[in-house]
Amino acid sequence: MAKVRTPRDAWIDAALKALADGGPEAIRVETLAKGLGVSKGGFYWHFKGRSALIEEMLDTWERRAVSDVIAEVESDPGDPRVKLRHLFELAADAPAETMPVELAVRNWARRDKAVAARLNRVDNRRMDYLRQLFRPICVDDDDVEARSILAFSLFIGTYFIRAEHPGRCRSEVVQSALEQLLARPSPG
Amino acid sequence: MAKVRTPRDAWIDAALKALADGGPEAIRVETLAKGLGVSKGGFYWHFKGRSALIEEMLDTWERRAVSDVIAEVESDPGDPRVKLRHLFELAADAPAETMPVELAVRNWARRDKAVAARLNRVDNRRMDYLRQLFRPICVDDDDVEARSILAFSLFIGTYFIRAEHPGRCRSEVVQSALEQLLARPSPG
DNA sequence: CTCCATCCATACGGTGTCGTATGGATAACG
DNA sequence: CGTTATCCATACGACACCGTATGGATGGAG
Repeated sequence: MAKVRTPRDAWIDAALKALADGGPEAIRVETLAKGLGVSKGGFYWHFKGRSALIEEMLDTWERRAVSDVIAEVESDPGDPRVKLRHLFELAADAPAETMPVELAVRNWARRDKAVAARLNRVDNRRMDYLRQLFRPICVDDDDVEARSILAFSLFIGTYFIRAEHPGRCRSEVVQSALEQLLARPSPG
Repeated sequence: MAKVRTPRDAWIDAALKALADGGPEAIRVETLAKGLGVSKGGFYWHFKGRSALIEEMLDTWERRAVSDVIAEVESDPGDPRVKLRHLFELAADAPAETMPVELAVRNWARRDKAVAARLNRVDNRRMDYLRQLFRPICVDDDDVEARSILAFSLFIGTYFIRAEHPGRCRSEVVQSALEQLLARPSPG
């Protein structure tokens, strides 16, 4: 076995970086090669073509997207409220490259059916986890569903909404919003 | 004055459509021309180049983005709760082409400073309007800010989150979530 | 009918990209 | 040292796109 010089994973990571920085159209074989300091010669040895790279890239994204965070939160037991706060903390200081990739995928899914199917699977798993956490502190299933989608939306909105909050910073507002979602159900 | 055959606005509308369908990279002079059934000859008479078209396109987007909806909601007076429900109804059955443009801009803003600045202005105006509507039904300014960002996030999340809701449809869940945001402040 | 503003077709050069083909280069292994 | 698996450089043809240049075409104003 000869040593791998720039292995498959290097191309895939570079593709994820390009996706995060410039969207799917920015995933270009020759540009990636230049970024890796090689020519595209080796690329076509590893992959059948650009589409194959993109498929594999999405495979690895889908694999990483959910499992890690949920595992981390579930690692230490506690109140659902504690876990939900932990979840948002983890999201807040996640590795700087994970969110841009996710947001790019999320936008991409609007026009690509295959990407949409992947995101669907990921989002369903996340919603399931949110439901599981919210159920103990909700009055009924409608309440569970409403708070889950509100929490998920808050998480996404944080990155897609650009607005100032006079006298506050975004993270303070998000935290205060989360606390509202964790409040005891009001008698209504 | 000779009659205009394919005026500036035709190019700008085509650019908006392309943006909605395929992101900013899909705004291509020759493709737009083909879509309009002409060659690019006339394009360079109207515009200095591709960048000039994009600037003008963003100008018209920014102009249309806020004013119309707020004006519509404010046209008939009523309870803030009524207006907020009205706002979400309008968003739900907006012209099919407006949301994709908005979402594309929102994603674009993540990597383009100039686009980010435009979106910033738009989002600030929207948040101001939301604050104005929420203030009468909130206990304090933190509450106003939290509910406003939750409502805005819910609006955005509806389009970026792909998940099923067992036994429900998305619009039901959104409506129920909105009602939670409109509920009387809980004693906490 | 003529003129002129307005808009368009066509051709061109330049660039960036994909995918293919072909012949190396490099390192482990026997 | 020689073989082999692994990876890379280079050159090529094809295409899509940008922007420019140039010579029309079209239709209202006078």
